[in-house]
Amino acid sequence: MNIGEIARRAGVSRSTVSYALSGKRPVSEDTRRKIQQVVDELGYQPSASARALANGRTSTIGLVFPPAGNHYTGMQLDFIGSVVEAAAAYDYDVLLSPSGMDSDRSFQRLLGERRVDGAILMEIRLEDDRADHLAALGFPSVAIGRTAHPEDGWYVGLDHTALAAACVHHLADLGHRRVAFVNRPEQLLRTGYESAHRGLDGFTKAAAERGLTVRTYCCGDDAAAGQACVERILHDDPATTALVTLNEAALGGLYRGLAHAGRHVPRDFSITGIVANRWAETVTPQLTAADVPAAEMGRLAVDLLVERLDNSDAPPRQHLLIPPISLRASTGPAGSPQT
Amino acid sequence: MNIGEIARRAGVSRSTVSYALSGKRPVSEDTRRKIQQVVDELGYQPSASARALANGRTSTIGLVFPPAGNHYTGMQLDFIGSVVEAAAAYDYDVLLSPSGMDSDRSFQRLLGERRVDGAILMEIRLEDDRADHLAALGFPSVAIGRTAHPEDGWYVGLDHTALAAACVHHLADLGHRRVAFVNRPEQLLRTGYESAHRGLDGFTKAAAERGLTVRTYCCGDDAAAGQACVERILHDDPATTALVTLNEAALGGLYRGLAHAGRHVPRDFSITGIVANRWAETVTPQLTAADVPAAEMGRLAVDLLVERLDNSDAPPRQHLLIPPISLRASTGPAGSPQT
DNA sequence: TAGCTTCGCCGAACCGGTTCGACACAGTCG
DNA sequence: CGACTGTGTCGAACCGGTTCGGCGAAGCTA
Repeated sequence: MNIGEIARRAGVSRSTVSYALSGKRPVSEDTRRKIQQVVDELGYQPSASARALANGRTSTIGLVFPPAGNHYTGMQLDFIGSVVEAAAAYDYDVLLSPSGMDSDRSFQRLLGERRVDGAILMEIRLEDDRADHLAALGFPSVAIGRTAHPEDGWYVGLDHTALAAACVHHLADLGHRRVAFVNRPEQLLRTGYESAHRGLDGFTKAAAERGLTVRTYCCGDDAAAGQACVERILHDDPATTALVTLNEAALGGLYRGLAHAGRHVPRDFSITGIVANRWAETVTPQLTAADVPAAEMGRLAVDLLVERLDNSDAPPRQHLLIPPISLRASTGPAGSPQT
Repeated sequence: MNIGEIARRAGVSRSTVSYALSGKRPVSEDTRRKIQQVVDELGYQPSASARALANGRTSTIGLVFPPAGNHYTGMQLDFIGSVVEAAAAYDYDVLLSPSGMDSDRSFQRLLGERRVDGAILMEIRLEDDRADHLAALGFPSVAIGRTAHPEDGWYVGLDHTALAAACVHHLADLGHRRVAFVNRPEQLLRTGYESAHRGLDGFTKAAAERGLTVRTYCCGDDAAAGQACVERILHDDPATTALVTLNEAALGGLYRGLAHAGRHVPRDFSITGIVANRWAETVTPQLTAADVPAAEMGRLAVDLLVERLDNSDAPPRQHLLIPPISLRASTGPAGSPQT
């Protein structure tokens, strides 16, 4: 069931079969039909390994995301799904590689063993050794997220700074004066996780601009941590009337914490943030939030990567998205401050 | 940077380099050191394609899951994550293939082009042409889920029948007499989706056994559908006091629907089901449910597949899991029936 | 010192494709 | 009728590894 077998049965040479199938050189109509018939009869499909070896391309892209442990969030799922789907449309397969760092064995395999033609990096950090490494190698890659010096790279990112600022302005416009920020876990912040940093940054600056009193918190990626975080917020400053979060996994816990504290959303307390809309619509009342267009971002990342693969010296391209805030039901005017 | 280059620099033949690195034949300590030194110097890693071609194994396993459109659920994410991680531990990469059917191009590529050594199938249907096809080919694969005739196959599954029955018994023990079942979308039921069928089956039988009055519903995989579904349930039979669901994506909507209808959980209404614990803990009150051990299932599937790959004529093995119901806060004794 | 084993290495073939140069044959033109 | 172009096919080399058979040198026995 290899190309030699086909050639023999069709009474031609191996190269003729190859050309007949690829169309890279003309082949007479008669032989082409004969070959096609044999191929159909035997259900022949050329071996991906052999083809990859011969023409130096695997038709596979790597999707690099950090290993579990830190739970996966819904956003990541949407990225994965849309990347796989978009890649399939270009006839690329997707190889998953769980690695947080440059030095990961999994990452080394992807590159060193040339298993993939290009890579998409998720969960970007401001200083990201994976991205730096790939850039230094000139290896075709696209980041989902922006590093600290993004100008020269290929990426599709979310403007977390602007988005967090928009959330602050939304709350300030509603009259809120004391606002908390619920970030991702501290460990992510320490390692320089992009969205956590830029989100915090945008929040802090916008809050200063509007003269708000703020407190910022890190919060584990689960409901229990969210609930605990709200307790801390209300303990630290009971007069807090709103919060901004980009921690979707904690969202349910934040709501529960507010409910336990007797704060009604949105009457007594407003909550907003940056969250995949799947989650925003799951909670009650539904979350007013900047919806992360994860599916679109995954698709764009693949588009960019394919463009880069097709044209290896194309200049870097980027997509920086700023989705609007979807007004739902979790924010309202600030009432009279409580004690 | 290929093996010939290494050989030249080390002053030996290509085969010697190969043997030095693989250890499949003894090599003198001196030459081995010399080779290792050159390898380290140049950071040489053998090409995966070439190696795959030569020894007929790709060191890659395929993870086959249905294309998006139907939103991904949290469970699927956990499967993917744990499969990737477990595979990495065995030095296997994971190739994602979005295909619902046997005839998918993506599925054909995986098999026909021999991109993977084995496959793990998610989202199994009772009559699953993918599973049948693989079985007929003798292609090493493990299903996450059970087909209608599972005896002869490799799988790791959840006993949805027993689990749904356990939920019913739990509710019946609490005195509930009128109970609804909220299934996955109708389209999945029609295509023979395993968990939807077996769950429904277990629910129906157990309810009959306990003499309960039941209604069963299909519900879209999102919060809005969940909310609408609760409205329908309470409209069809306002005396309903409990529901069982295995639709995690609708869960938030179910809660919202109940809240809008003025039913307090668990005082007026009990809710339970089969759900990944990440979701069970997100809602308020936290869901009493049979927790889907998705991460464990993914790991087990990889274990099974690797075992099958290492020993191609091993007899089929299976894992059928029946996790216990985790008592949380969403169920309680039936109160006096409402009008 | 001839004869035998053992050890370490080499050359060649192979995996299954792709691609380049060449060649046979037919058709056109001078 | 010979030279010229163009079409269709073939053989061989190559991609980068693995693996098998064999061979030379060293070590041992007789």
